[in-house]
Amino acid sequence: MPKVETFNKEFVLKQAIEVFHDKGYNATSMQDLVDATGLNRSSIYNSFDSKLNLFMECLNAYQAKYIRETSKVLLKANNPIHAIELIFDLYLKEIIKDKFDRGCMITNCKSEMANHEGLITNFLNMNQQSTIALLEDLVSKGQEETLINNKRTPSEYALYLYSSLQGFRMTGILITDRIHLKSIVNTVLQTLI
Amino acid sequence: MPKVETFNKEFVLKQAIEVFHDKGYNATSMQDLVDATGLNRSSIYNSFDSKLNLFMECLNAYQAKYIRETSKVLLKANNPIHAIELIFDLYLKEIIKDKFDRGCMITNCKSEMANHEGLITNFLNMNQQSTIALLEDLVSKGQEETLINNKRTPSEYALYLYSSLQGFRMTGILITDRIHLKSIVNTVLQTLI
DNA sequence: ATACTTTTGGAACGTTCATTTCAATAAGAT
DNA sequence: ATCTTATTGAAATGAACGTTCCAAAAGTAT
Repeated sequence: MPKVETFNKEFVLKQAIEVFHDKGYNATSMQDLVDATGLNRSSIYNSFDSKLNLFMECLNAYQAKYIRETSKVLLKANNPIHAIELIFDLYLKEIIKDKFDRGCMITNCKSEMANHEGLITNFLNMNQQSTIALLEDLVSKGQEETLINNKRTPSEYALYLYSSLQGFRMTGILITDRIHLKSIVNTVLQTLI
Repeated sequence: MPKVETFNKEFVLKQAIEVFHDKGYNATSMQDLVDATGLNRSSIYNSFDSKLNLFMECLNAYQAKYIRETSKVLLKANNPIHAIELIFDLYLKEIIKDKFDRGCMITNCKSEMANHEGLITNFLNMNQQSTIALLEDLVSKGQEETLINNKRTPSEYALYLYSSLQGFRMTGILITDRIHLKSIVNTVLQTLI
């Protein structure tokens, strides 16, 4: 059998995500990726075909990381409304943790490429759909337990929360102190109670 | 006296805004701007010094347009809460009108450049500050007239509305039908009432 | 007309872009 | 040891990038 892939794909993607997250797609050069991953130019093309395809793999890995962290967080929740709060808190922590104020890589990608790359648009639509579905499920359960009011349908509240999450991520680019961010979360949640 | 500037600066900026709004800063090439404005390369550099400076002028013109439209809209408002609704409606109309689903040029710029270009960061901070100030003023008046509840301070509600506006603009990139968008607006406003 | 100054057109600057090529090296399998 | 396939290094590809340069054209004043 031939020589086997030697580099750690997980690590390479992690490094590539760092630079894509920081600079976005267009401002990131192949040289940046060579430097960040430690891989040779040829190896990148061997393993990922193109810059766009590498970016897609980064997006998927980035999304997968959040899905994992969200699942973890949901297990800790006492009830549906608490679960929603913990999801916002997860993003709040990310905002505070991020020394470079890069915002959400997926939101940034949406703003940069949603209307120019079909593959990206598909990814973003799927991501949107699954996020809203998760939120709708939580709202639905919250209403059943009378923790969330019935002023709007689960579908309406889910869309509202999805929109609020994106706004939260955008706001967190320039406003990064816990007090203000937590105030936004509390006001969003106040709507449901 | 010498030959005077012949081209219509307002028109040139309008054309440049179209392409910057569509593609963002990095994906827009000087050639794109030459094509869009009809100006010669040299003339662009004569009049605007650099791509970044032209972009800054576009941002300012784009912002000025919204300030004008917002002022116009505020005159039509019956009361502060109605004013806030009309501001959201203004963006709602923009979303529906935009055939290319480009989102907000300023929000997109924030996502693309906030942490990389000092001049841009300054602009974005000023824009944020004035937007929040306007909203805070409206909330304050709304609470005085008992149209808006007192669960939170004007400052907190202003930040919440600012964050919601950004989320609304982001959501409007992939969701562009009036029903869903209006539902988001109504849910945001429900918080204040 | 002549002088003065800006705007043009268009080529050219040197750099960087994403991608390809290819020979050399490396390592698991037979 | 030999075969097979992957990784590597480094150079080369041609196109596109933002920016500069300069001679020619154009418009306002005297």
